[in-house]
Amino acid sequence: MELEEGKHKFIQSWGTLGSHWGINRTMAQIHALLLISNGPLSANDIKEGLNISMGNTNMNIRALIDWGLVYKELIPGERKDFYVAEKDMWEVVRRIVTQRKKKELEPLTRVLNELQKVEGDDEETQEFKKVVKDIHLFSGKANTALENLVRSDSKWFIGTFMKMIK
Amino acid sequence: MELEEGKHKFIQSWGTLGSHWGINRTMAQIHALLLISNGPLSANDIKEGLNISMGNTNMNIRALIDWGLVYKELIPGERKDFYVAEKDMWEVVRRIVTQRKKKELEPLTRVLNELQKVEGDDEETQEFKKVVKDIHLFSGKANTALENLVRSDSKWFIGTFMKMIK
DNA sequence: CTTATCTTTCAAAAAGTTTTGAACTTTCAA
DNA sequence: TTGAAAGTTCAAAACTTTTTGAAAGATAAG
Repeated sequence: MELEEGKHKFIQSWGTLGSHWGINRTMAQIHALLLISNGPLSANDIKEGLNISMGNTNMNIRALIDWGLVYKELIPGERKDFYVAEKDMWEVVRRIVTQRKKKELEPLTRVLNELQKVEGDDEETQEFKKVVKDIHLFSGKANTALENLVRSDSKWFIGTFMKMIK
Repeated sequence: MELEEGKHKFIQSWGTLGSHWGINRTMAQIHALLLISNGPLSANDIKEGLNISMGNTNMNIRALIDWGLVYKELIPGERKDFYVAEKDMWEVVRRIVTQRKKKELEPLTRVLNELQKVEGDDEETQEFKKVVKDIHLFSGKANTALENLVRSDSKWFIGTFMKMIK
């Protein structure tokens, strides 16, 4: 396999994976391109590298910076902005978990909380509250677990995790 | 808050959450409806409960069964099929992890494997291979971790996990 | 200043995904 | 058997998300 073909395949695969992880395809492809480029790329390099419009490039770079998956790097003497990818996969996972926790788990928790307030002491209401409470409890646990995961150090975590579970 | 309003909110929230987890909105709403219904529902009950078409109902019930999130239950003397939700959240998470591992992580691993075959011993190629190898290694670990997670028992896991991490 | 280069914005178009509904198939009680 | 009820399929329509491109906004060198 040629290097160029390999790079292309990598970008495609990373894009596909990303699109299942709340990162849209282009966003993930930009990240992939930066991962395998040697050195920082400008918005224009990215636009040309992926054959996408400038608007699209700009939007998605900003989203990536927002997620903490890409950093802006200023090169002395250069007019343009340059960008580099976060290359530590553990950090990438942490950033994604952090974002998604905030955007998904927290809103759910808020709703479940509210739902405890439904009125009525008939059996149907009690049953409903029970289901909601169960889920609420579970998502509380999930939230704590993920918070710890995000806080923990990668080597330690993976090491311990792997041994413990088994 | 009224019970009906509460149920409605729950279904909406579960639908939103699901759509970020590879389960489409309707699929997740069906699961939610079943979670809070007392007793099994027929396809028609679900259709009416959520105001969706029969086709849509059918497609999504089958997908849910496929994922292992809903079971078919035959009621003696009844012509129709009835359905119940998997209510154990831990099991729900396991099913989802299993599916997504199969559909996302495994294909990625296959590609990364192939990518080790790119030819060339120039620096650029070596650099590329290094990045790919890193990611390959990481996804191998993720895969094992998730596999263990899926295999482990819920109470034990959550208990230990929570104590260990921290 | 002025101008050329780079970045941002956003409405409209394209692409992708989900839903519908009508036709078709299966099932089972009579 | 037969036919009414239940379940399935799939192309087209509705809806959602992403992408484009053109215009406007910044910025820095001359």
